[in-house]
Amino acid sequence: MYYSTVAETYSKLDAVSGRIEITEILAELLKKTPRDELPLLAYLTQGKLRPDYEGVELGLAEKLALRVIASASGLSQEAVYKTYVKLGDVGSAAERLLSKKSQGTLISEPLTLERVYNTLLKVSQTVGEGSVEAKQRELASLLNDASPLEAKYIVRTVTGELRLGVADYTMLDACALAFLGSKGGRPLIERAYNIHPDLGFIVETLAVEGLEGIEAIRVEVGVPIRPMLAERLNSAKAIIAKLGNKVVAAEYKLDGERLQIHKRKEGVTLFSRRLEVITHNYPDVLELVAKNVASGEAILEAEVVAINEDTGEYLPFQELMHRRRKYGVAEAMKQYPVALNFFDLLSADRKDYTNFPYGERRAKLESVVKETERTRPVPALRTADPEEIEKFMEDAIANGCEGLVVKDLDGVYRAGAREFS
DNA sequence: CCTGATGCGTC
DNA sequence: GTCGGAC
DNA sequence: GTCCGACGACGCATCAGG
Repeated sequence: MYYSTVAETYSKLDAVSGRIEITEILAELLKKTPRDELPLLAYLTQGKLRPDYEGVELGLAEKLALRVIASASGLSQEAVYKTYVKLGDVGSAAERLLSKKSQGTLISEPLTLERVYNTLLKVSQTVGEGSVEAKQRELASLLNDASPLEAKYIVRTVTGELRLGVADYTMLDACALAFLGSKGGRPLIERAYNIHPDLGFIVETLAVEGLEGIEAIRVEVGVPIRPMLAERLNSAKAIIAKLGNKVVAAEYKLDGERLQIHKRKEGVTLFSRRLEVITHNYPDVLELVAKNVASGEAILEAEVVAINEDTGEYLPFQELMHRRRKYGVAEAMKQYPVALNFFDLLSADRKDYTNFPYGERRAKLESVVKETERTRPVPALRTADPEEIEKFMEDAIANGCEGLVVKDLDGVYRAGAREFS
């Protein structure tokens, strides 16, 4: 497919703001896209090249894009920068400044979606000495063969400012509309995406195998699940009221990093909140999980917190961040010891727990996680009394926590959604 | 070697 | 993480 | 209520250039 088709659709999307209209326009594009190119389109429209958990990065963003525009247009960097400031985004600057040049390059091969994607993939894979220069050359070659409109959206893709009002769920809606004829299948598709968050894979599966293929997607240890998020509320009363004036579970909210822990025979994998693989950062966590999680295969969630080794006190988030390094991991491990507070269980012994009510997940969690100096199920209180929650909150703060997370005991794990508070 | 610029992740 | 806007 | 985008503080990695 020609990239011009994509760019023209983006341009249409830019002009509208209603969600329904956006979805319809996007669906039209999806229908026109050859099946093997659907993943490419899905990723690029999200400003990505691969799902988050594969960690593919361009290493080229706003500043370098400005330099590329300068070299491609033959203008000075100052001139480009001025246009950028005037128009407000780098993509529009590219569109404006490369338009004069486009006359001469109309004879070149029209850009295809594949070429744009493959070039950006190449940019992402370029490393080492001279790589910054090489990345810029790749992008420049693309812009040289692009129409002004194409240049605009290529640059926006690169700088992560596509801003079409299209994020994951809109794409899923558009897919449902394009391949099923209505948004009716959306809940199933959403569920599939949340337990296998690779948008390209979901879009292609839907197009090729239909809803059947989507329904066959299962929770798999080793494939990250989109995390359920919390919502901020200020009073215990408001929380209780929101959850329906019944018994809820209140848990410590610690000032650390959220880990999704996948334990298998082959070993343990750690995913960050954005589903990046961060296994290598926490060798000590791997050991703690191997020793203290009494299940051969499991997906658990825990907050990892830096601690004072002598007192066991929790340390602020910044201290933990020293652990997020590529080199000197062993030293950092000694210098910044951590503890694990487990707060959810999504799978154990090949059984998917995501559709179980929270109370049952917690019970299983408690049966699986051994309480040690460094590991425990996060402290939790069950009550329907706002005053008790307030008191528990004070305990939490006194124990170095940021506050509480309150959960509906009957709530299932709604991956990717804001649910409890 | 060191420093600054840039990019990108966590919260 | 927070915030506000749009639907 | 949900989704989306814009924003900030902080720490680390990478590379360019002296």
